[in-house]
Amino acid sequence: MADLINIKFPDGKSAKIEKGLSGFDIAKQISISLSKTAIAFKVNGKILDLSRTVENDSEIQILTKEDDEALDIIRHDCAHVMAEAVQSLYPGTQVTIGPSIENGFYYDFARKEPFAISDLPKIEKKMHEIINRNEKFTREVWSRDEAIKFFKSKGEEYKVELIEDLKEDEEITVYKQGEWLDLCRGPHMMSTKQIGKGFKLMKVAGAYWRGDSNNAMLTRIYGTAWRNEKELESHLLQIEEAEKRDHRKLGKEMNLFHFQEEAPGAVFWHPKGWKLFQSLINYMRKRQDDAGYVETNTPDMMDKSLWETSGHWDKFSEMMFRTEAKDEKIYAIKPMNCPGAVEVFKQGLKSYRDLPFLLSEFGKVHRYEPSGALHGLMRVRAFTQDDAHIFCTEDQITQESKTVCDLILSIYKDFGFDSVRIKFSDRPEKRVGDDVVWDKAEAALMQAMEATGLEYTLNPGEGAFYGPKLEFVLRDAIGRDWQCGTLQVDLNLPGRLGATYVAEDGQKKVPVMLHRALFGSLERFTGILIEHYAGHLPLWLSPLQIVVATITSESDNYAFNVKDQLTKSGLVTEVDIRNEKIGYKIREHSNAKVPVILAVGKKEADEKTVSVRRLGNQNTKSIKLDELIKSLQKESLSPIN
RNA sequence: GCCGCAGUAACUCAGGGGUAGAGUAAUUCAUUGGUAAUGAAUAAGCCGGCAGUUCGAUUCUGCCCUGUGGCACCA
Repeated sequence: MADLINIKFPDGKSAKIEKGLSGFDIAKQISISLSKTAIAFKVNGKILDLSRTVENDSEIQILTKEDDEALDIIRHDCAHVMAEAVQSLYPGTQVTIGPSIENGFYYDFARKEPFAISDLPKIEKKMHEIINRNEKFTREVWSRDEAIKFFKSKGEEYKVELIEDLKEDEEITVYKQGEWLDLCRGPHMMSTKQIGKGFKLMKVAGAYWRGDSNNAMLTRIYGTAWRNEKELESHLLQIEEAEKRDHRKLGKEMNLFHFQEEAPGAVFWHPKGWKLFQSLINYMRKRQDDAGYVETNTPDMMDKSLWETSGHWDKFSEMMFRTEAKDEKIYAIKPMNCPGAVEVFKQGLKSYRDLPFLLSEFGKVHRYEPSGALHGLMRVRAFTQDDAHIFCTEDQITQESKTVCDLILSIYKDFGFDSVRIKFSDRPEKRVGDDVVWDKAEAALMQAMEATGLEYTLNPGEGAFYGPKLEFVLRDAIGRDWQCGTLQVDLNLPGRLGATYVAEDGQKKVPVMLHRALFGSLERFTGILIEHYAGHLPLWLSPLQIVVATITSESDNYAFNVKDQLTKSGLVTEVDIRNEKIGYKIREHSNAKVPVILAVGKKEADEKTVSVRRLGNQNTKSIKLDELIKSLQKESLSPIN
């Protein structure tokens, strides 16, 4: 009689089973249908292959494709199958690593000739073949020497390096699928067949070995993989949806901005785009004024020596633009506003009674970002920050930080960003200042976080070199995350630049500086808003709010009359009296994302009405002009009114 | 910065060793129409830049610039 062990299922039920049964056996005991859909199982929280056996009392959960954790396994299996496909099609290619990632997987290969997009269909076809062969994934435990010898013989230098770097006591496992095998921790499904057809290879890209730019560049193939073809389809559709929102595309269609060769990474704002930009600044200015900030403006160019004192030259001079004039001084174009802010603070003797001192600046900064990083409005070399520096005492850090958190969340809400995550980044390895001071700063900031009651995640070692920081990540309408705001506790700069205040005891003390930006980069935030709203800006942000389009030229006078009244009421309005059909005008202004289109013809002129058509809405409504003005005026109020 | 891809009319893109083509936009004419494209005609280009190969380069090769997908970076 075999030994029995106790197993417990997630639903609380338990059972006695034979010791040494595999996950698959257990699934089969529960039901045949479960054994058919099972792809892995969890033993005491650890995910294992179904072929693994259970030897002790355990908590067991059978995973099927429906479980999110299973999706990772499907993707990882896909990566293996792709690697086999690639090696069979392109002999001599080395495999390195191939994990599952969000929405899919990738595998990095080392090959003299990088892969091209045109190679992907061929690889995909091969993958289908391998999947249809229904190869069993089998797990084997190898000795370190055996593994090294094997991969060396195959010429897999990268794998050898991986094995050599494994800890002494770590079990070395390989997974086989037919003839092909890979060094892998697992787990995997029972067979390649279970992957099904819900995958697609997406793109090729370069990637550094082990993510280090000093290492060799490998070629990476990305794929996406899902439970079935239907899920794959819907994912592809979602990508298409995101592409439609691309701010670079919409920016052109809406005539907001452009870029050109002569100014890489710098925006040419068109009148409509600039109006939107200004609306954001006006909004932020009001919010900050209300919150007790005073606005300043500091020079765009300052002598290099100031940047040496601040420490920026040392760390970032490579990324700073510089210029010189006749006097042979070297001027740096500011990459940050903080030194300027400190200089303003330093004017006049400050007392502890002046603290906290809230100094804001819409400063335009320039940074020589690496060429490969540039991306539309999202990553540019010249951008405007809604910057502010709060000079305060150490005791005020918590309160001031909390106030900033409250302000930022209230501001994001006004744009429909209700879901905001916060990342707390503490001391990095390379830093300035005593640990005692760091303890204090981190504790104060942490206390502020706790006081807000907001959710946050720890981001260890990611703080600025001068202090810990918070990063505010908002989620847009289609679920993408964008890091925007930041709050940094700076225990370094004020001292370096000689800022002081007179404390209660009459002694001069160095203030703490909180460095914060809420939108972050106005350029970037504009881009995010365009994508978030898919170009359908709310009325208060829309640079052009209304177009009055005539049905026939008979109504031109009435159209101008309507426009005048709308303009007088503070609504930004244009008239379209072109010799075109109304359908044509509607189409054009809809494409340009004009929020309100008013069609006027003989009927409207006679009745003193307009026919209203809202963007994204097929319905039209005929209403009295007065009435419309009242409702649009109300709607176009910015949240600060 | 690194790897790949791309740059052709104002825009979106096709083409390809013998100096260019479509749709949209623009202009002109006709048309005055009821909610996502009225019709016709006209004009429009140093085929990103510089070199090389060639009788001849927009096409092939190299370098550079810019964009783009990733990687790395992001005070």
